[in-house]
Amino acid sequence: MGRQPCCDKVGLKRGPWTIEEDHKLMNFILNNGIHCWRTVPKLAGLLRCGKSCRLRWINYLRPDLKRGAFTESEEDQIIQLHLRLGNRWSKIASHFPGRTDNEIKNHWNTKIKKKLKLLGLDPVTHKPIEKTEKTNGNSSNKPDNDDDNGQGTNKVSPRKDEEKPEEIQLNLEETNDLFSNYHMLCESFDLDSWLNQGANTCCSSSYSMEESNKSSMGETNSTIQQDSLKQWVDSVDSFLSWDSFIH
DNA sequence: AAAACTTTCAACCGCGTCCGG
DNA sequence: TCCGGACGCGGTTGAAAGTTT
Repeated sequence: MGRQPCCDKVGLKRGPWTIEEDHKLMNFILNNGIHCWRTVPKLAGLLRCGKSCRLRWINYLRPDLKRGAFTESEEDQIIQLHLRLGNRWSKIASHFPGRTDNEIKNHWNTKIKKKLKLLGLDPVTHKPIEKTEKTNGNSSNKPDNDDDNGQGTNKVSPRKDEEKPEEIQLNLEETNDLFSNYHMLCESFDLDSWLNQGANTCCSSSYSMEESNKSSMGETNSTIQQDSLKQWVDSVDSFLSWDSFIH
């Protein structure tokens, strides 16, 4: 009774993309645009499902992607947006030009969550974590009962803190500072105006086909746009090569 | 030097939503 | 109004890279 799978998986390739596949997909999209993801792999000569192609394009091949680490201010903005929007990563990503929802989600799960916990804040509610350690006398002030730590790795994470109580002291002092800084930031940050500003200037990770076609494909067929696309294709080769090297 | 462990992030999966017939 | 196909989103996984012991 369940849904049909998005595609017939028999004979379809999975896993990391190769440089040839990237080139095929990129060339196809640049030449034809995207009208239906389901047909893209067939027409592009790829043994992938449409979903996989879409994901690869959005998260890796899109021309407007910004690469590199998140800045402090980006992190702060993510925290603010998460406070308002929750785990709506695509909404959050729409305020960061060139960032994908997947990227932001990953960054949240691997870095920001920990940061907030260090600040004594619940990453879900952004409120101070109940100081149960005071009341329940469960002396081990394990900062993170690391419920999650993603892959349920709470098995070993507290090891260092437990072994080095003097470091806990330092961390707690730092945490207090960070905590007050965080609240100052929250109070001073004008999210609404920032959101409005962002909404005008940013593009979302859910890069729409029309947008894609207009901006990347040059709906006007202007030669200028074609040239800049060529330049982009050339420039993107460098990281594709690098990518294949990694793979 | 090597094994054990942790972190990162690309990719997958399944569900919800949208939209056309 | 209902149904089915396609897209988009968020959660999760797992391999590779990095770090510690």
